[in-house]
Amino acid sequence: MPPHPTREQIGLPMVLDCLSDPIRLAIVYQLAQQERGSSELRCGDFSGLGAKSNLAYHFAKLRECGLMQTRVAGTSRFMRLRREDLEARFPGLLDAVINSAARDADRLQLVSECDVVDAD
Amino acid sequence: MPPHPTREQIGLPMVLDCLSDPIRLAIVYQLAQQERGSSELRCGDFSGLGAKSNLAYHFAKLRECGLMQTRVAGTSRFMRLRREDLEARFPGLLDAVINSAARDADRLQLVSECDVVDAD
DNA sequence: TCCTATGTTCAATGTTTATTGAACTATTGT
DNA sequence: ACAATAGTTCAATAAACATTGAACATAGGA
Repeated sequence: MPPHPTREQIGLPMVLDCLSDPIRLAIVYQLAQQERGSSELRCGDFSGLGAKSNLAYHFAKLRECGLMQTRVAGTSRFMRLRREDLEARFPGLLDAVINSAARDADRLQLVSECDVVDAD
Repeated sequence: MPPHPTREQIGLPMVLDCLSDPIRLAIVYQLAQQERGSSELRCGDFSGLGAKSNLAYHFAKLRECGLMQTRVAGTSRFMRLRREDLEARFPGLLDAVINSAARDADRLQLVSECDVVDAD
């Protein structure tokens, strides 16, 4: 498991590059939807976005750039957005991206909150 | 000269990808600094950022993704940010990126407003 | 008309990136 | 101990990307 960067190590170009990939943007978007609930999702919750190994690749990038944090629990990994760190480093950026993504939810292939929740 | 996209054609992943490159981010940043003045800069004003042909490559990407508009005047090209279009599509995004870049101006190799203005 | 200045386009190069399937690790439950 | 589950890592591949220098196009001034 690659190490998470500290708050100060989070860099703007890396974050923007991470968010520019449609799959990673969808992951971040789903994590943002989840913030009103447990704030966490498991890797398996994103299986609609592609093959497992490809998702693991994107998860690693999202961790390495500081966008999300991973917590290991048994055989599962629980992930959440590093909202506080991102807000401290780049105020308003994450919300602007997520709101913009929500506006284009149909154009991007973003899953709505309901679709995520009914996986149970 | 590649065509500019219409406002509705501007896509979030493309915009974020454009902004994730340090050279393009520096170009956008300098254009933003200029918005209190003429709002425009010529290609040559960015010669500190690299070779001409490489800059032309980045200019094209910035045009094609809808971040900036080019106006031809004689042998020069004048460029400005498409702030209104971007604000309409992705409210708050451009400002959040520019403010974040300003915070990290030393970490990124961004030129300050004074350095740009004294080119006259 | 010729020279210069301003940019773009092209071809070539090396790097990074996204994607896939197979192999692997580790944890849980029986 | 065995099998199933959840993810990661690896090797390979194809596509996209950034960078460079040379060639090209075009407008303006002597």
